[in-house]
Amino acid sequence: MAPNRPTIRDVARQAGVSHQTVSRVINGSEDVLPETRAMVEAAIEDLGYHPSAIARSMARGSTHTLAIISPNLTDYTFASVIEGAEVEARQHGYFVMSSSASDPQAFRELVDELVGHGRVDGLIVINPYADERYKLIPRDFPLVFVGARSHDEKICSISLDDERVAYEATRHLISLGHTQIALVTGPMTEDCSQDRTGGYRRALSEAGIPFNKSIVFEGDWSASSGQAALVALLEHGLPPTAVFAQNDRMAMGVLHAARDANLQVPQQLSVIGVDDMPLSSYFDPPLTTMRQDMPQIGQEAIRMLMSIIQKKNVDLQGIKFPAQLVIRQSTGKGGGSSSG
Amino acid sequence: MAPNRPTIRDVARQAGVSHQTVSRVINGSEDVLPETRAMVEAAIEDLGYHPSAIARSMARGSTHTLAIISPNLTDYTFASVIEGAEVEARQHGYFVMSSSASDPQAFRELVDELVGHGRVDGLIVINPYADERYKLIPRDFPLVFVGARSHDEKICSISLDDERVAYEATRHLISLGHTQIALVTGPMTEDCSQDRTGGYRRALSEAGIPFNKSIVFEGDWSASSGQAALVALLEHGLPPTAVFAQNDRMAMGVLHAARDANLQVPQQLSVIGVDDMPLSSYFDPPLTTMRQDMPQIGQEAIRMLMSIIQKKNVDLQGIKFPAQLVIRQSTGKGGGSSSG
DNA sequence: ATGAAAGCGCTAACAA
DNA sequence: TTGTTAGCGCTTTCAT
Repeated sequence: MAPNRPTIRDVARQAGVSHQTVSRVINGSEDVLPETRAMVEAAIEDLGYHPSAIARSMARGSTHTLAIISPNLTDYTFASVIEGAEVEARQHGYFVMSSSASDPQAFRELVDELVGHGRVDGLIVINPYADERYKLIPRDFPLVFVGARSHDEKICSISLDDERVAYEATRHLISLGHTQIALVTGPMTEDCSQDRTGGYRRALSEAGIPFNKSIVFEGDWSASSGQAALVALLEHGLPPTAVFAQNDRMAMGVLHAARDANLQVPQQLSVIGVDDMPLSSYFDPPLTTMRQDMPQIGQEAIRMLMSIIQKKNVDLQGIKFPAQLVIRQSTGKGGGSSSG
Repeated sequence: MAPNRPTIRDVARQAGVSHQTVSRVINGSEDVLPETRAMVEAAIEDLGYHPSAIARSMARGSTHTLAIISPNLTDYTFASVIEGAEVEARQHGYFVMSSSASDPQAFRELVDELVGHGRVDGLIVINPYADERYKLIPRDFPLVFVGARSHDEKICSISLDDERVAYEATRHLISLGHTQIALVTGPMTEDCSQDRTGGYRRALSEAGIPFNKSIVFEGDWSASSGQAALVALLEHGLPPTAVFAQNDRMAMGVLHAARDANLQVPQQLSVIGVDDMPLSSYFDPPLTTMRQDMPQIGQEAIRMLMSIIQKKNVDLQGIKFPAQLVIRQSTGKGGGSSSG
C-alpha cells in the first residue's frame, strides 16, 4: 500500500468544501456548482488523489471484481477464454482476477477465498471436469460455467458444442472415404471428451460404420499422448486410415508418430484435430482442424455473468458455440470403400 | 456479493461474547479461553460465517493482493511466468490478479486502477519493452520487473540472461562449423531482442566471423514472421547454413519455410530457437533450443516482491537466469570452413 | 447545491 | 482473558 494516500477529506480541506462534495465530484454527480467542481478537481489534481477501491467496495457492498478459475493458465484454449473475458469485463467496468486450480483441493480453497471472503461479485469457472465441483459454490452466487455441461438447472453454462464439433470432424473424414477412423480422446473425466466421443460415434453410426472400441485411445490433451496413441495402434497391427484427435496438440503427436513410422500424411493417414491453435498451420503437414473462437466464449461468459449480477432476466441456461472446419493438408482421400 | 453475509457481530451475539473476541478467534490469537474459542467457533460454523476480505483490507490498510501485468495471457512464456508466480504468491498467503495490457494506454489504465486505486500491495510487470513505461508507476511502490533490464537504479528486475543465452545458442552453431548464421530477432523495441542480438554479435565477433547485417531480420515472435524471414533470405540469394531464431515459434516458421523450399534440416540448414516450449520436441525435425524455466522466474519475482513489501533488505537489484542448451535434431554440422 | 451524521465489517488501541 | 471505543475511506441517508 502506498504510504499516506490522500483521502477524500484531505481533498475537501484543500478545496474548502465538505468531504461529501468531493464524493459527489468523483462520482460525477450533477448537483455540484461548476465552480465548486473546479475547485475540487484542482485539489484532486494537486494532491494526486485517487479514490480507494477498497473503501468504495466497503461502503457500496460490492467489489466490481470478477474471478475466473481455470485448471491452468498455460493451456492456450483456457488463456484465450480468459483474455476474451478480460476485455469484455473491462468494458463493463469490472476487473477480473484469474487464478488456476489444478486439483479439487486448490479449487475449494480458491472458491473459499474468492467467494467466501467476498473478494468478488461473480465467478466464472472454466471447468472441463464432469464432476460435482459446482456444489462447492454457494447457490445464488453469480456463476457461469465454461466448457462443461450444466449439471444443474440453475447454473448457467457456456461451451463449445462439443458433440457437434466432433460429429463434423468425423463427417469430414467419412466424406473423404475413410472407414477405419481411430479416435484419440481427452481424459474421459471431462465433459468435453465425453461429448466429443459422442459426436464421433453418431457420425460413424449415421454412416453405417461400426464403432470399434479397439481403435479408441484416451489421451490427456498432450502431444505425447497423441504420439503414444498412434504408436499403440500400429503396434497392435490396427492401422487406421484416419485419426480424429480431440485437440490439436494430440494431433501433433499423431503426426510425429506417423513420421517416425514412415507413414505419409495424408496419403496413408489422414489426421484432424480441434482448436486451430496458432501453430497448427505450421505443422508438417499443416493440420486440418475444427477452429473454435475461445475469446468469444470468454466474452459471452462475461455477458452472461453481468446479466446475472444485474438481475436481468437470465433465461440463457446453456449456450453452445459452433466450430468451423478448416481444411489444410493433413487430411485426404481415404480407403475408397465408402458409398453409404 | 452474496446477500446478507453474517458479520463478526452476528457471530458475537450468537456466541454471547463481544465482536472483538470473535476477531481474536478468527485471527488465531492466544488470548482466548479454550471454552470461549469453542463457543465462537461453534457460532461461526453455525452461521456459516466468513470474514470479509474487503473489511479486513480496509481496517488493516493492506490488501494482501498482488497484480501481474503482462502484454497478453496467451503467450506461453508469459503464462508460465504467471503460473509460477501464482503458486509462490499463494504460499505467502497472497492473491494475484493477472491482467493484460497490450498497449501503453491500456497499461496506464491498469496501473491506475490497480495501484492508484489501492487494489494491490505490489506489482509485477512482465515488460519486454525497452521504454520508460515504468515511470507511470509511483516510485516507492513495491514493484518488480520481469523480462526487461532495469532502467532505473531503484527498480528490481529479473529476467533471463538474454545476452548469454543468445551467445550460447550462437556458439552452438559456430561449434558445428557454421559461419553463415542468419538471425531472426523479436521486435527491436524489446530489451530482450536487443540483448539477444548483442549475444549473437559477441559470439560472432569472438569467433572472428564478421557481422553481416543483411542476414539479420526483425520478426515479431510469431511463426509467420520466422517463415517470412527465411523466405526473404532465400529470395535475396543469401542462403545461410544456419539460423538462430530468437524464439521457438519463429524457429518453427523457419522450419516451415525450409520445407517449402526443399531445404533439408539440418543437412542443408541448421535451426536453433529459444524457449523449449512443450511442442518444440514435436516439430519436424525436433527443435534444438535454449530451454528457459519461466515458472522459476515468476517464483523468484514474487519472492523479490515479498521482500520489498516486507521491507527486508533488498540488495537484489537485477537477477538474471541462465538457460540450458537442448540439442535435438534441427542443428547439425555446417559448412566446414571454420578453424578459429 | 451543500453539509452533517451514520455506517459498511473489520482491526487496533486501550480499559477493565 | 475479555470488552469498549475508535477509526480505516468511502457512500448513503437526511437535513439545510
